[in-house]
Amino acid sequence: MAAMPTIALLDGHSLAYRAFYALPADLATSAGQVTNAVFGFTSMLIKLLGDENPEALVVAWDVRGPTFRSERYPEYKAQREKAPDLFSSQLPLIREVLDSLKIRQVGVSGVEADDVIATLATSSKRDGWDVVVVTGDRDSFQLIEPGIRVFYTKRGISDTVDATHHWVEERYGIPATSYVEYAALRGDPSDNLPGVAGVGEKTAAKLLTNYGSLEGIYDHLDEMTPKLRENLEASREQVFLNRELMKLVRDVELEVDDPAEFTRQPWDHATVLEVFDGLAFRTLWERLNELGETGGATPGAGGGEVLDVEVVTVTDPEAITALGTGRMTIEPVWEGEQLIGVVVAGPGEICSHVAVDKLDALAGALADPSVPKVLHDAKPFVSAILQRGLEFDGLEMDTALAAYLINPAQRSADLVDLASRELGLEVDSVDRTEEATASQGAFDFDATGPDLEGAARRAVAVQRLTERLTEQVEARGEIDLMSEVELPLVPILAAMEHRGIGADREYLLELREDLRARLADLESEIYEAAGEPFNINSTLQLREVLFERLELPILKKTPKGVPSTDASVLEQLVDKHPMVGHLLSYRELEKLRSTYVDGLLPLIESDGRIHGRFNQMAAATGRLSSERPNLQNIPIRSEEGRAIRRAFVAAEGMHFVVADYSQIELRILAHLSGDEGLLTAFRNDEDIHQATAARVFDIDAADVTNDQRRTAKVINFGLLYGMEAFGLAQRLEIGRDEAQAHVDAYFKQFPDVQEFMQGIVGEAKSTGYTTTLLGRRRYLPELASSNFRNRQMGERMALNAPIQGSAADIIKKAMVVLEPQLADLGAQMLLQIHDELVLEAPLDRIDDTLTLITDVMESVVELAVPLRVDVASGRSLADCKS
DNA sequence: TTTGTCACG
DNA sequence: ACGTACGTGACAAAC
Repeated sequence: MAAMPTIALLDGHSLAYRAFYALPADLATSAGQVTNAVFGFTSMLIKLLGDENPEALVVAWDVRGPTFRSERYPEYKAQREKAPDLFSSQLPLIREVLDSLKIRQVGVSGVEADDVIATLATSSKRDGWDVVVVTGDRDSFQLIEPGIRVFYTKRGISDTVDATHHWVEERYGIPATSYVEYAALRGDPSDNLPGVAGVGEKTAAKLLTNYGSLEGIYDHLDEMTPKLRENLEASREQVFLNRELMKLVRDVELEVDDPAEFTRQPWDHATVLEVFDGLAFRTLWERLNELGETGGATPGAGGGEVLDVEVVTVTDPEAITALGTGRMTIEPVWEGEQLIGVVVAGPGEICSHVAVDKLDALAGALADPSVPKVLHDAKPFVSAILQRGLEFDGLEMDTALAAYLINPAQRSADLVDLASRELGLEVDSVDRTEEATASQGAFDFDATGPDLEGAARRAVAVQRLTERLTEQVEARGEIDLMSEVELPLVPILAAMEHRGIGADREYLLELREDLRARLADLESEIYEAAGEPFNINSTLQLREVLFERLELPILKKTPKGVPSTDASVLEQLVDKHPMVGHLLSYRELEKLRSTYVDGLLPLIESDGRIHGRFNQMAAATGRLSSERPNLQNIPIRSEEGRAIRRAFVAAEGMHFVVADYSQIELRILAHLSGDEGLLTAFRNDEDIHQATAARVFDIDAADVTNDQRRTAKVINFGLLYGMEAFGLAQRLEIGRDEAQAHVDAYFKQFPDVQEFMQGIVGEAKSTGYTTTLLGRRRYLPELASSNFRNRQMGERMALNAPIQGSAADIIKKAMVVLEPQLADLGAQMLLQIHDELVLEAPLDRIDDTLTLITDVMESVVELAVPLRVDVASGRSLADCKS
């Protein structure tokens, strides 16, 4: 017999309420939103999904407004206090969680959730479904019959009962069908329905067993003891009323009543993560993922099919060469960070394995641009190839990169997730950490060797993913971006990482001593001012010193509500106490010491260079990011910080060449908005902040003061991020009204900018995503958030993403165009810092390089305004200023 | 692991 | 009434 599908019917309010009172109210997000009810509800939901794995699921909500019960009996639930705000404020969040999980929710005005559930339970059962009602309300026991169970949360969130008709008979001594009459006799204080005096559990059950129904009981009053009879008579009306009110309605008119309509849908990973992240539900997120990618809704849930692969180790050079004729889908085999071989997919499930020492035989194919290669996350492999002195070209597809383009919010796409989601295949993950090597070495030592079958399963998955993901990239209009920008960029970034950047170890060691001495001095000054030593790096201890001991005013609080000690606060307190100035210096120098001196030193490799990594799939906007170390945030703004730049030195016989786009984001804003004021300013090559000030303050450009220019600069940057008057006021330390006046004046002068900003948000709201110059998308589920704060955040992201993302498009494209032209000059790209490229070029080709890079960067795209590039060169990064 | 802070564009 | 400028990565402290 085929198992019947199961539908779960949840009473939203009842479960949320249980969770709310079961869990401590100190469960909150960093922003202070209490989440105990959301957490408990979600936890129960995940447990249900795991335990029952229902095919269909729906959550019913009470909808405000009078019900037939309150009309029939005004005292119904009259004593109930209004739910606390702390609870009500969480209901939208629960709805958001359910929305993200694609779980349907229903509510009918004038009808309680109970009744909706009763209706659905009845009709679902009739349609051949097994029904599970999930609630914290015992009234639902009346629905129990074979095929309908109630998951009842007794107390807390994990103490549940799986109430079947057997359970009800055992627990109450009556058939479930009599439950409503049993309850009518006992009454329900929580609904303000009194029961019969002197009738408790035992008597109620006995009466119903003996007489079958309320009518039966009242027909036989003469058989009862005088006291019981008197009590029953006194409550006669109330008892029948109770039954009427307690009896759930099973024929509510529903818009959707076909249980199949509530079949679970696969959810969007990124959207759910977004929501769970916002609620800080890390462990719940893990529990959810353990259920399997579609929440176990797909047949054979878990991770999917495990492919039966065959691995043939190829040793014969001729056979290897033959491998490289068609498209090669390559899965590298790693031992920690070390490449120890490759597995090439196909034909069918038969894969070829080539050990690393035989890789030279594939060198020709790997370097041949006409032999297309497909990998999942190609860059580490290309790096390894370069490390072996081989070349790589002809990257046709990178499935990780494709997944990133399809949805950049999910950062680097995990093959395990992708294979499961897109193909229903279960593959093992790759662990490239050092520990993996160590533990594997100890455990697998020679016994099993590298997991070639695992690699082969991944290779086949990548091969099959290629078509599906290519289709999706194409459908989004991102195929050109993929093949002309992102894919060609992969080997360029690998080469940049491989080349590294020269660092002066001796200089950094000297700097370390200098900083240590100065920090020690500051430290004693601070201890003296505080009266005793404490850990200055501990914000906890520092807070005590500043705000309790010295009683300085609290000007700002952290998201957790504790007094902030950040630089903006300290700057405002600097006149209040001499310690504060020392603190600011200490912070500055300590940052340099810990992050940039002690942080960089161990990363200088034996070639005297630092080989950071560029991450192509980290930023939601399309930017690159840099790690180990982050070479995109080397200090430059402060004089002290610039000392770090002296540590970065060009190789012997070379100099750095630095080229940065001037005001690229504002130029993009000018281009996208078409605002005449902005266009004119850029076309005339004006100082944009000065020109903005002239317009906002309605004066001649020549009369703009430093302060006015500074104000305009803050406005200009703020615009790109969706700043409001409040933020402007804060940053300029002016009043809100004044800030608002500036904003108003700006939009009056640049009306198309305002129109553009409104348009872009509107468009993002209707399509769900934003688009850049080259068609890069960013999905913004926040825009549909029921939470005002999240929605506003979404609007700012919608505003910024096309601008920041288009700038990323432009410089990435410039890198791709530039790369092949550098070889002739003997120059090489080293760093990309969002709007800036750092190259290294031979001393005798510096000028040629400067010319080339300017030409390429300025001409890579044609905007409504010119692109301008500033260049500089020098022996160290500190020398590169124009 | 999370929080606070701070470096950059 | 809320919270208030986008995007990153690294470090130290404290849980």
